[in-house]
Amino acid sequence: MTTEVPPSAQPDTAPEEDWLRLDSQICFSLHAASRAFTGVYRVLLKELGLTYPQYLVMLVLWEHGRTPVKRLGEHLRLDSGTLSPLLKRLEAAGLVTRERSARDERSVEVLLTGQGTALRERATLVPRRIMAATGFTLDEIVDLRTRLDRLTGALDAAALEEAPDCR
Amino acid sequence: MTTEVPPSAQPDTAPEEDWLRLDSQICFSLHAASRAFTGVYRVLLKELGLTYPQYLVMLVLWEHGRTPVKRLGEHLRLDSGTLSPLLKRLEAAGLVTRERSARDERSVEVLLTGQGTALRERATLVPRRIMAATGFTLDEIVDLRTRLDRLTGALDAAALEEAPDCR
DNA sequence: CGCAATTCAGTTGTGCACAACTGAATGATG
DNA sequence: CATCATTCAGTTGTGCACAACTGAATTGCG
Repeated sequence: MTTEVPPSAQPDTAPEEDWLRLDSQICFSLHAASRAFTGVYRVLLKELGLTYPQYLVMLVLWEHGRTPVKRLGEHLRLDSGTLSPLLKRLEAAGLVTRERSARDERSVEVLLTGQGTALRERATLVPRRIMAATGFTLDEIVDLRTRLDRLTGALDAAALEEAPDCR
Repeated sequence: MTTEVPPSAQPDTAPEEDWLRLDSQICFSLHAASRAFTGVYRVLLKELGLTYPQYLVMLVLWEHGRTPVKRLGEHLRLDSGTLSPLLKRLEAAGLVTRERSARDERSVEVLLTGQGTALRERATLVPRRIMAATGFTLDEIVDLRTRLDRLTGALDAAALEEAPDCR
């Protein structure tokens, strides 16, 4: 890779500099990994006519069926500002429809069309290809997922504490 | 390729379903972790007047000084379509200036202003806060970084192979 | 030398992320 | 019951990611 690992810790030498450099390693890596991942998905999903975030929405719908926009946002950590236009595009593509809930007219429920349901068949090929592209074993992926989830949990908790008072 | 990674968990229940679900776990986790990370950065960087990608550019400039746009893109895995407007905003903020290279007039070199250099002082506080927010030890972070870099490398390699012929 | 291919930064267009806001529906409280 | 706060989806505006393209500068090759 282009980025070099900084040679172990040197607690004595210029701590400020080391911090800034180490920091860059972490955020570079996460940023790059995330984009590399979506890049591979992009190629595979192109033939399904889906973007990566659209694919995430479809995964939720394939697993849970009719789902309110609110719950989609909870699953995917996205708000209506992101989901509303995305769902509009999925609707324009004929994959989903939207219905106002009868019980609560504030809520809009998203459900699959026949075409959207049918797309699932072709989508089952994607995960295997992704897995192959990573070169990771199943165990390694599960382990990485666990670490990432722990990271996300810690970051979310820290963000909440930071919100009211930033020291 | 065509690696046979057995889902193994429940051989009785529809393997297709398992693949789709496992897949969702992975991409959800990576997507969520990346966004949670940038979310924490966003809060800290707000007081510096920087976005997360702008901060990444500044890190490169603080470490290497005057840098051509081309090289910035190599460090950050970004192309001119992303960097050009971003740099324009950094220039408007008075943090950097751009100069056509004398030797090669195609190239534009980005360099820090006094204000941009001065910002580094305040930026040194960020990494420590991020580290604290993750709740991870230094070793855990280095380990995670290593895995992510390996993942990125494998994904990039797979993307290159996929490009000419998608099977 | 002269022309074609390459290498640059920049522009355009599409889509996502997110903050801030709007407006309607619902629920809570006095 | 009347008002006020909350909960929804949606809109607007800013910024990033990236594909596809433009146009100028450079390089390579005959």
